[in-house]
Amino acid sequence: MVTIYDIAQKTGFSAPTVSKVLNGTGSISEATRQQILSAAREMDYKPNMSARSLITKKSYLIGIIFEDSLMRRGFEHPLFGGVLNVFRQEMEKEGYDLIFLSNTSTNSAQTYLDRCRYRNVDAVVVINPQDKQDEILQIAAAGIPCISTNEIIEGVPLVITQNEQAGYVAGEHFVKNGHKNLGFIAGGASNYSRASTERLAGFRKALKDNGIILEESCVYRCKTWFRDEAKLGMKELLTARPDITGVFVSNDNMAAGAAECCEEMGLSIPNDISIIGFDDETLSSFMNPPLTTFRQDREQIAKTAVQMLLDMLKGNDVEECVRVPSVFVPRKSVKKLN
Amino acid sequence: MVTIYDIAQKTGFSAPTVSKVLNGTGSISEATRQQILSAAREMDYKPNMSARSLITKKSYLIGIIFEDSLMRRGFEHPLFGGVLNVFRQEMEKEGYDLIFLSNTSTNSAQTYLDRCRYRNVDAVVVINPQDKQDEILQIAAAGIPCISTNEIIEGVPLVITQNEQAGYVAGEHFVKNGHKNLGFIAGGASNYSRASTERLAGFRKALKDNGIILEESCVYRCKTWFRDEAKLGMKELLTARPDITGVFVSNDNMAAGAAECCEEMGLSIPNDISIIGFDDETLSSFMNPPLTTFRQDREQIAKTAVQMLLDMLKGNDVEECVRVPSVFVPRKSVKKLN
DNA sequence: CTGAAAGCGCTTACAG
DNA sequence: CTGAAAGCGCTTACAG
Repeated sequence: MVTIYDIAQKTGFSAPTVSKVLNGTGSISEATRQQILSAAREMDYKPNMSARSLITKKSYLIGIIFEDSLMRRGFEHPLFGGVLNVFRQEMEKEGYDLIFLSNTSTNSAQTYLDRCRYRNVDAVVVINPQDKQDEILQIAAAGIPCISTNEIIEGVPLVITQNEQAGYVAGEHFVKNGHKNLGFIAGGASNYSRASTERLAGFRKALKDNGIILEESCVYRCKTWFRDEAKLGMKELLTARPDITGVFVSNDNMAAGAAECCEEMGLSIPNDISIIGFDDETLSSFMNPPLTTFRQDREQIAKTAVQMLLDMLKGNDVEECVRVPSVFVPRKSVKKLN
Repeated sequence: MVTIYDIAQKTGFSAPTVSKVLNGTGSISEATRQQILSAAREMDYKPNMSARSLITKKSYLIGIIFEDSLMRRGFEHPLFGGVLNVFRQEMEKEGYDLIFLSNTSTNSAQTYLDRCRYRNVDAVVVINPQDKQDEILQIAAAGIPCISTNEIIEGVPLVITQNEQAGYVAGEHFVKNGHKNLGFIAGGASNYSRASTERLAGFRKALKDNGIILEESCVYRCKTWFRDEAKLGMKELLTARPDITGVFVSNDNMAAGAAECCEEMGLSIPNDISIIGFDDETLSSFMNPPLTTFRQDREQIAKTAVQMLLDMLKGNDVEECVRVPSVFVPRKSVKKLN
């Protein structure tokens, strides 16, 4: 391993001078600059980040909190895998590397903040919803820039889909197609989730604006985001309210569960029941019929998060919350009535 | 930030003694051990990895090479996203953290080896196929333990699916169901890929063992792993060989393309054409009819890779190549003839 | 069993 | 414009 001392020795300058040239700091004569630079190139010098980080307290490391205990889809989750991917690309362009913040540390219970300190990360991104909100607050409180791309955590800047607007569009779409008796199946995590709450609010508002009141008996709140629970929910909903003709389901995976329920009940989609999902998973276009759904804009979410985090890294204040529009993907799971 | 000097000062011992206690090295009296440990706990001491790494040359960091330029599925790839996820969990249990090795470094062209040195990684895992085999060889040549979970790189230990065996099972399945005229659509990357080669070899052998010769006109070799090219390939195959009744396609995504082709040609699956895919993507069970396919065992692949890497980290030799069986998932896309 | 000394590779005041 | 000195937080011989 070649160090700045090797370069100093070879060129006859001192280590600090070499350091300044390599970092572009201080004032250095052009001649020595060139000499040192070419020596560095020739010797194939590579900086040692540990040493640099030790003294500058800057690591060019972004800690990723990716803990998918609630959705259980890992990196394959249609939104979070995509967000992580784009986030990574954009951050690397800026010279930052991504490191996973471990939450399964064997050696004693370590908090996320402990891990941040251990690895000296410059900033943190929280990719998916999870239950350790208190630990994330610790990070923010410690002054480490931190951003969330989904979970709403008071005091942590957030980039998230315009859920309410999407809910409104879903409601409008049903109404436009002549549906009056509608249902809603919400996803959740131990309790009913925020994203679902927002989608429901928009949905309800769209109906209300069209003179339709969404009754409580038409809303089923799941405690998970799993297909099976949605299937069950659909059954309850349709049994309690056989008048329902269309249901907005909180994600495609759950919509698939709802569709399964319909099939078992001998109901045809969209002839008997219309369905709108959320997330535009790959499977959605393969469902029979292809599922009408919404696509969350992972690109935009990730890029916005990167910009904001970069801003925070510079010490600037950023907005508390940026909302990113989703894209409505109409397919064939909603029937036009009359 | 509390350092070992703070602990030394508080307890009256020296920094080296504190260090030894914290690391469990050297011989220390039980009394001082307890004193120092409790002081550390009380002061909420956290080691600084940069400092430790600088001197020990060990970072407890595993570099991930995840560069999905060929499949373009990012973390959502049914195999690689899953492998990374399990690999991460297992590695973290062992006290290692995962860091992405950047390949888009803005500041001058850096090789993966440069990035390894920069970040001081202890070992490297290559998750998906990519074209920078030479750079990966550099890593191995530099003595950094390195393992691949898919790409075959001479000299780099490999954990990979038993592709040939899977191909054999696919061939047998067709034959058992009375198929005699079979086709094969291979996936590839710029050139025809190794995984496909292996699957083809097994497929061909199964047919041969049953007295059937797979002619070259029944094999279509794609240059990508994309759906569209498979769709095109299916068209060519079926046009050139209208006698074909069953096709083995290199992945499910491509199988979906092949199915699309059939639909456009007015051919029904499985009545006119039977199809077997590979990967068991979520979409596969939603296809119409549900696709018969193979599931690669991400869990087993990742866990094996971790064990081997751990072994290499200890300085042990490991096997050159470990093959993991895949699971055959029969569904409804293969017709039983006569 | 414990500690004084040196050093990992680098950067930051500071002096000239 | 350049360099001597000090130090980041830690560990490793080595001596006692």
